[in-house]
Amino acid sequence: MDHSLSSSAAGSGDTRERILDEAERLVQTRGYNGFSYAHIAKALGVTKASLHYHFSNKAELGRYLIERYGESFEAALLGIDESGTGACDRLKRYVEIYEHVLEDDRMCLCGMLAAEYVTLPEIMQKSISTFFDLNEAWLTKLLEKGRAAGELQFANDAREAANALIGSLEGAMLVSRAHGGREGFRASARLLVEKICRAR
Amino acid sequence: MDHSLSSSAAGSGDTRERILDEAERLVQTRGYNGFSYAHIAKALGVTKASLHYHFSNKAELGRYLIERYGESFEAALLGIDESGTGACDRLKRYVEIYEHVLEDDRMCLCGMLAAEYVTLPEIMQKSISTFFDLNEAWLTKLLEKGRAAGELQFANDAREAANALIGSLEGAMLVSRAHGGREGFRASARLLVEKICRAR
DNA sequence: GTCTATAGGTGGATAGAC
DNA sequence: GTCTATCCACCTATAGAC
Repeated sequence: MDHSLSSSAAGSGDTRERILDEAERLVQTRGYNGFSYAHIAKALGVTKASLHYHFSNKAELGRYLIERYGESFEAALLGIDESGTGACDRLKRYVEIYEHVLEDDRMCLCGMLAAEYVTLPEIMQKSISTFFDLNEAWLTKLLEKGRAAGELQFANDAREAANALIGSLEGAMLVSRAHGGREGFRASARLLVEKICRAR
Repeated sequence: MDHSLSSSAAGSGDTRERILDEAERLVQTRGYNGFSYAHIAKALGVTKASLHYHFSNKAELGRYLIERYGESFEAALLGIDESGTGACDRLKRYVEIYEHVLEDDRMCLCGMLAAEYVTLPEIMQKSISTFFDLNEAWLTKLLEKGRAAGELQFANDAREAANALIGSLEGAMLVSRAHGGREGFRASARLLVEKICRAR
């Protein structure tokens, strides 16, 4: 099963999207410094030179990757917003986004890139920051509304709680790669949600 | 100020240790796939060939790096054990280990390597797992004793709580590189500790 | 132990034919 | 759009002089 957030060309003919799909998978599993045009070319059955027609250099490819990932993530958040359920259920759905990424044996794209941050082109660094800004804003709002409704509980500042949760989820994904696996992630995620959700 | 866990050759003449110190710094900031023998050679004012006399290949260097880091981490944990303070204070000291690493603009060595895990030589992968095993065991014991003494509180299984905390700290470090900085880490760390420590 | 020199491979990127 | 052919920089690693 495909758990990627943004793959959109499962078998379709759009080469550009197929490149993005494969590059995304490679970055999420191996990191930006751990993949090359040769990896993509081999997987797609084309030459390296062809890739440069679609993305003239690696930094540009990287930037599109982050933007597409961010847009898909944002779409998933809007989907939660429109679901009309309670704050606790929405929080669980937020955590499930991360869980689905991990089930595909992938790290969060921007979590992976955060590790490599200082080695990345400036243009990519800015896009990564934007991704975390988006998550922080959405989650802060959810936490505030949830607390006002008496459904969620957490200490003081909602923005700080949001950032702590984002970091905790990213870290649970990160560590699970080397220790604990998917089940380790799920156990950590469950504990994190339980602390915030009052409903039992 | 030097906040590294294991640097031991500040100005001393031991080339082997100087190589390890610089390689450690490079991996913690740039990742294993983001540094080369050339980086180390330039920083130390020697040639790449000289490095191969001390570490015949990069994987071997990587393995020693992890083992040395693990030993230093273990020493820091033993230092906490011998301090004779309460469980809550010990937990805060554990968190401070991470904080000191970050103050040197570094990511946890093994957190960084966890991101690159699938690209690493087998011999390094095993050593990374051992590092997390060590942390899990130490922290689990602390949590169990702390709860028995009425100082700490957390849900159910101490081992799961330990792993969730390790992941949360690693993730807070990770995300802080791209979003929030050191202050972001400190805020998250404070929230994590407050949830577990009953003492106020 | 450290050096010079170099091998053999892979990295990202380009020119120009089709 | 995709190809072949090629460039040059950088990579890990080795041989052998000093």
